[in-house]
Amino acid sequence: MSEEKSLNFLEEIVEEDIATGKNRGRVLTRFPPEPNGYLHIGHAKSICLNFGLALKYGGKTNLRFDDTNPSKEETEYVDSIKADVKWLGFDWANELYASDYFDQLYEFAVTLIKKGLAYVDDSTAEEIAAQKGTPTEPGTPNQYRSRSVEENLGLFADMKAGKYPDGAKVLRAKVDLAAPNMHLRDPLMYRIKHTHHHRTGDKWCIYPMYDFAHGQSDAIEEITHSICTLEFIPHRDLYNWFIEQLEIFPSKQYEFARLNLNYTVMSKRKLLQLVEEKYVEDWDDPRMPTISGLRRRGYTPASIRDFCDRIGVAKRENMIDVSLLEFCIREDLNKTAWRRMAVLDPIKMIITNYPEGQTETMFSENNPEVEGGEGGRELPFSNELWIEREDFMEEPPKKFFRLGVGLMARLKSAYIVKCDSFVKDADGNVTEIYCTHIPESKSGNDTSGIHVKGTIHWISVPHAKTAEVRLYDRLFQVENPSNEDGDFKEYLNPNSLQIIPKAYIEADLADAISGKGYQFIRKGYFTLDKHSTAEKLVFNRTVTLKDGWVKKG
RNA sequence: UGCCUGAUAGUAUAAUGGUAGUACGACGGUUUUUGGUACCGUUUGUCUAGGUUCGAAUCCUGGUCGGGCAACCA
Repeated sequence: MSEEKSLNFLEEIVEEDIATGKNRGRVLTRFPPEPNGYLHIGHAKSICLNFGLALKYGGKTNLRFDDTNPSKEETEYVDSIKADVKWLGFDWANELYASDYFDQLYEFAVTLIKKGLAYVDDSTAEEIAAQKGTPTEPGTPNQYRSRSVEENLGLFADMKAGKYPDGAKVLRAKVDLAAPNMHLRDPLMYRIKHTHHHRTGDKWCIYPMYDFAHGQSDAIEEITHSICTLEFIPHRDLYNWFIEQLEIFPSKQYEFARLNLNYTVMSKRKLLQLVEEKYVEDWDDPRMPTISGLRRRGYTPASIRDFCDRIGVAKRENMIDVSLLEFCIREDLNKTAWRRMAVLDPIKMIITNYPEGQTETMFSENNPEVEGGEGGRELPFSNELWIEREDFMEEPPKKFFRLGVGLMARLKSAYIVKCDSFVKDADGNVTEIYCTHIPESKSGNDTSGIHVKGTIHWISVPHAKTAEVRLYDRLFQVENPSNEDGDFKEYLNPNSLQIIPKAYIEADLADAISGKGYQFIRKGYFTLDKHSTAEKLVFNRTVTLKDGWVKKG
């Protein structure tokens, strides 16, 4: 659209590569999740980046599961990840698995052993850690480092054959025990794990480490731009070292700053904890920052893509305000959501000059943002209406444009009413308010000449249907729960879910379409929950409307 | 007290030696049968100290502050 829009640093790199003829202009990226949890909004940023870059420059993107640690990975996660990427609107060129390359990776390891660049080490994890030294002191070699090629070959074959228990031996790269970059101090390539793998079953009992799988997988697929997050910067030297020694396709790694969103947590470990310890219903709880949670909450793929586009890409740590995410979904839904009325906290209004038992049909358009309103629906009107409790005040302040004794307001798509009186119960709670309507003020046919500033929503009492409505607030009460003292769960917002068991809704909403957003006029955007049934409708509030009204005493 | 990174309004992001701009937020106004939307306006910024230059957010040097790195996790 705007040819002026500046490039982010990754686009600059790609354009530079294309301009210099690198890879003959070919662009192939990959999205490489580990199937050990559900995807979250942070992954969405990576997905939009990888797929978006390829799309923009005529390339392709592989979906590759980084499944090298069988003790944490499950097929359930694979399935959810595929569903989420698809839902976001992206198509991958190939569905691949690091585990597809286990044979090839094994051969790569043998190659390095033969070159004298890898050795089998019998040390314990603790010994190896100690021998690596510290950032300021070099590591010290042990006796295993000088094993012969033949011995290493035999030992590694035995490791693969299952002759040793977990932890007995590892295969290490022989790089540089004095390297200032700790990742180069003879990093582990393979460890023994007698664990069932979700795809390769029990075929393997040795599994490659990330550093000996990721770059090699990239090279096998001939990935041109391997994009990952900042914490992998120290791995880059090792990534390049393996590629160089193995003389395989030189994929290049580039790093960007991961997304941080305030008032939530973004690590899979913490999200898993919230699920397992039942602080939330499941991975797709509408309060979760997961893709599936956002979907159930009512976020659209377009709104998430727009969000990822707006936050930009750079290399500095960042903390994005959730208000931007909310802006994106409001912007989308405002254009697409059909308007409906729903009263969440009801109080009864009786129109004293409207005939009891009479019903009149009003009309209201579906979407005022669209030319023609996208059609509309009929609204039954009667002398008894449910209105929102907060739309009446016993002692209304100045500039209160709703109801109070003596005040007038319009009933959306119906008449202007004037409030005359109200009654309270023994506890002092207002129970009913009495109004008179202005017959000449009927919507679309108003000859009353009366102008009111406020318009309120309503539901005819005898025609009302009911639904359970769930209102969500931020999951945590502090901006960055992970940065606070103590357990992050201490900072959960106890009021993140408010259930309204019985809200009054338009009858029409009984036919609400799953996955579609509705605007409950003046209350926000809502969508059907996955547990909603014909007998018991359940709506989730996606987001409130922006509230420009500042209450003052 | 090692190595690697980074630092531009409240939050993000642009300006690639030549007018510090955009978005979100906040605030104010106009329109409105949603206190929504739309439209208009206001506000706030180059971490610091030097240097190079006609000219520095940008280049150089020192400092300060943030993040990462010593998992048989990815």
